[in-house]
Amino acid sequence: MVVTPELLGAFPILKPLAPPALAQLAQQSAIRKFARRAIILNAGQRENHVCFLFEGRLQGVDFTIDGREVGLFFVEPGDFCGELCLFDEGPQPEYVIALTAAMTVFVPIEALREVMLKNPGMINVLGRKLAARVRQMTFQRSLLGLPNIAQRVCCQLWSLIPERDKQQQANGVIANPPTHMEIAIMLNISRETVTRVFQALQTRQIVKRDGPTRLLIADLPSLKSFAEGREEL
Amino acid sequence: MVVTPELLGAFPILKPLAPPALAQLAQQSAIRKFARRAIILNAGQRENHVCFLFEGRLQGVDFTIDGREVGLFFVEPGDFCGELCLFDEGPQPEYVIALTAAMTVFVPIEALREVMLKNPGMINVLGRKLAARVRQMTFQRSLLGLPNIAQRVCCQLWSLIPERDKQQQANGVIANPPTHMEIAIMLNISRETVTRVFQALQTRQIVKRDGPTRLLIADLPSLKSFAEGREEL
DNA sequence: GGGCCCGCGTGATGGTGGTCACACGGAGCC
DNA sequence: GGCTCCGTGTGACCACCATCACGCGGGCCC
Repeated sequence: MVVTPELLGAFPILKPLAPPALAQLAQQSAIRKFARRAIILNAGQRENHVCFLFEGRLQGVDFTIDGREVGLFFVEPGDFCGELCLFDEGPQPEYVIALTAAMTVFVPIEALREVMLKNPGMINVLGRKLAARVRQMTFQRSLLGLPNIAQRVCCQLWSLIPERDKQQQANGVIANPPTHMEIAIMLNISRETVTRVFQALQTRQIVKRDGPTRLLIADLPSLKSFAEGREEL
Repeated sequence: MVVTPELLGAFPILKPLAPPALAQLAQQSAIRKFARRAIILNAGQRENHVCFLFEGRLQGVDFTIDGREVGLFFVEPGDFCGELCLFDEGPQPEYVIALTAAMTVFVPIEALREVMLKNPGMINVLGRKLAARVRQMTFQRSLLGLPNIAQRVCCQLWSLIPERDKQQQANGVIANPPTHMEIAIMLNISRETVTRVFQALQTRQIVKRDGPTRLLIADLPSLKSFAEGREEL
């Protein structure tokens, strides 16, 4: 399918580019659709595309030596992944899989590199992205240090709430919340334990399911209090 | 104390710079010495220096909400840390502390940024450094997913062995090995458990202390086999 | 030398969460 | 409708490791 410059321009990182640059990129890019559970980027091998997510939800995952799944991060529409190979010649460090059916645009790295060299602003943006990733990973790592597992889950939940909701006193909404399993592998705990924590939070009326695609945080202050360890479940 | 251009030139990342650029940097830099356990970079605040390590050994650490220490990475002489603030305006994400008495050179970020803009090669090197860090963090995260703790320790040990030693059939050496505590916080386990694993490895003649500053890996294949989970302790 | 701190070694104990096993309901599909 | 798959819910059990407590020895400083 044909990728239009307008499509690429919809991504915040590419928006500042001049129309000709966009057109050049668009010409070399391709739309790719993935089914749920499909592997989008492979770990260990040199990937030569950056994947821009248009629709759906992705997760970066890795595997331990003994085959256990490890969750690393989520990718939301408008964001991209696989950008590490823009910076060096190393292999893709982690897998990226589709949590839902997904529509993506694959842009070859050589093309992106070229555009990058001509647009210092883009180097800047990419640098920021990498820096943000390091921060996010550092935060996630610190979560794993928490001995109290319920607290870990609450922290993770808290980090999934949109910023604008956190200002409010009462309600927050997490759209398309991760499954218990997806949370479990991010936090190094078992799926059952996540379920039990959610049960506890629901009986306390702190969270509530609102259909299959929305998780309602009915009591933000309480959740925060559990996340910060001031209370225990 | 005065920082000479030669001193800065000793760092691989700065080596390619032209002498005038080096001189300019040197002029604005300062040597700082730290005692063991001293805090070199503070988390949460905007640091405006990049720290180049000349002598000694540093560790990046973070803390969980409940005050537990979390180990992130080590810094060896010739390397640097605190470079994240070159890419964005965010705060330093983690603490960096001195594991041993350390000699460092502090270079102001504005000066480095200026040099960076004039030397595309340096952006490249910094990008690689960040990418390497993401890879390292991903690896470290995957370690934490291992349910078998002895395996975790063996993997970490393995990753501390210099590459050139790994080629050999028999011996490896880890110079200035981390203390049990330092390993423990990197792997999310207790200091006692690390000690017990080391005991097991020593009675099996797989590792051996060689004075306080050297750890001898007497049986590399066995260590690898434990690291990969083919055998259990 | 004496004292102190730090890193290491080691046993006992108890809590906790992983694991296993199974059940249930909804979605999608033929 | 009947089937399967998937996400979730739940109980029982037990291994494992964190925790606590204490001891030991080496290095360092006064």
